[in-house]
Amino acid sequence: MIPDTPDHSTDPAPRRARGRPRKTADERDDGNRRQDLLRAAARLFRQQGFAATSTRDIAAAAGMRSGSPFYHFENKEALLAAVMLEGMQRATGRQAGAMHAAAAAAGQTLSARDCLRVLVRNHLEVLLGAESDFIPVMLYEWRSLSEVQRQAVNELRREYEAVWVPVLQALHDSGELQGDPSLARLMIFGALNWAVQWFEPGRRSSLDDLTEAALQLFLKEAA
Amino acid sequence: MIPDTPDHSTDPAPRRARGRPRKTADERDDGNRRQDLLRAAARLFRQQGFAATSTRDIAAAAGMRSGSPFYHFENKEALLAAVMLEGMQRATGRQAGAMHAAAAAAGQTLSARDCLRVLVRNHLEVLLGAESDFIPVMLYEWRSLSEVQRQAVNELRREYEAVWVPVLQALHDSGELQGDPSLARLMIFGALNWAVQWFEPGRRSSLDDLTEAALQLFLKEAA
DNA sequence: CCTACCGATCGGTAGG
DNA sequence: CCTACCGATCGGTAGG
Repeated sequence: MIPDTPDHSTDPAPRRARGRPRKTADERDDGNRRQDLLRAAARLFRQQGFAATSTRDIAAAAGMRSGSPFYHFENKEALLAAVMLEGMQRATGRQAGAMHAAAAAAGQTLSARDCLRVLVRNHLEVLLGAESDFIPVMLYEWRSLSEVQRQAVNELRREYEAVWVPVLQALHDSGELQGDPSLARLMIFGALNWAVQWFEPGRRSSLDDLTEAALQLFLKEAA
Repeated sequence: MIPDTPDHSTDPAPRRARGRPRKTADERDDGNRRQDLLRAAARLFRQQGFAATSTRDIAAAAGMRSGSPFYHFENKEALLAAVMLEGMQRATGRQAGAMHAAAAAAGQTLSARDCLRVLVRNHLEVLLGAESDFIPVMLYEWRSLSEVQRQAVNELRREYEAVWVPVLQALHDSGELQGDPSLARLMIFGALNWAVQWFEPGRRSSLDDLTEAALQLFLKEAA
């Protein structure tokens, strides 16, 4: 209602110590506050879109006043870029972890088909799992970024997608994937990324169901 | 610069007849102006997003003053809904036309595979062809709509997608499409709709290329 | 459909 | 990180 003015109606003793705890140099909760902002921004940007979300909304969701986000981020756009970069770093880390874990759990070398299964399953988790606002924001708020920031995000994105390339190539070589692998990759990402628009957690299909459906849809029998 | 104030600097004789031609009752160019607004809105909503586009931008793009869009539409949201409804009506009409034309051109009955080819090709045309801002706006500005308007758009969308259902079912029955046809439909639409994000007209792949790549990716050999 | 305008909100900042 | 604030812009309207 009165965004810029603190509401003291429930606070009859305005002068008592409240809110902000004193920070000791050791605590360095700066990182925490920044993370709080990032999380709040990711959630709101996803729900309402970048342009429809005010920096005041974000500040409030992180328990701050309207001017405070600009202590952590130069401007609103930098906040968006940080959300995207954070999301891509997490996704790339998760992806590498999932591939290593699967290879360790199996004998040693995974079939290309099993590799794709791991990649698809991880991608769906990143898109649709809990704590999953960052990547959808990156996917659907692309145009709100400046050219420079777009390039930075794009770099991480290429890194993420590069893992898929040899897997799809191997599947193409074995005849399990038909057609240009590069176009196939774009269409597979489309099929998965689109789930952001319709997937409802805990309703009918699980992420495992989606993974199997995707493999069935995209892959042929090995020749 | 001074959005609300007309710039008369290039207009030394303010009183002469200019701009708006007298409309006779027969001309009824109301429809034209409304269409101009819809076209301008579709283009801007697609390029910048709904929230980032001002009604002033749209008015200017249609050659009007800032208040005039509200003569044709109750508010900004109604303009968005109109763009989406117009887009869905065109798409459904095109789709029906394409199916009939293909059936007439062939002997009489199309194979399920050929049906899918026609549907995919038409969908890509609607998404990526010339004059193709309306459907991308519908796909990517979903959340900016109120619940009531969302339902109206959804109705037309179900109608459009209903044509695909028996085709995919037939392909599933023949073994050419593996897995739950309902999940397959969602993923196929995702794969195609995602092309809005990366397709560049006249660069490398044509819409025909994409159509064939899609069929190769999704379909198996007939059993 | 234009003119002239209003109230609300927004991104961002200076100073502490 | 808060307070207090500014200039700009925005959706929308009355009256013609």
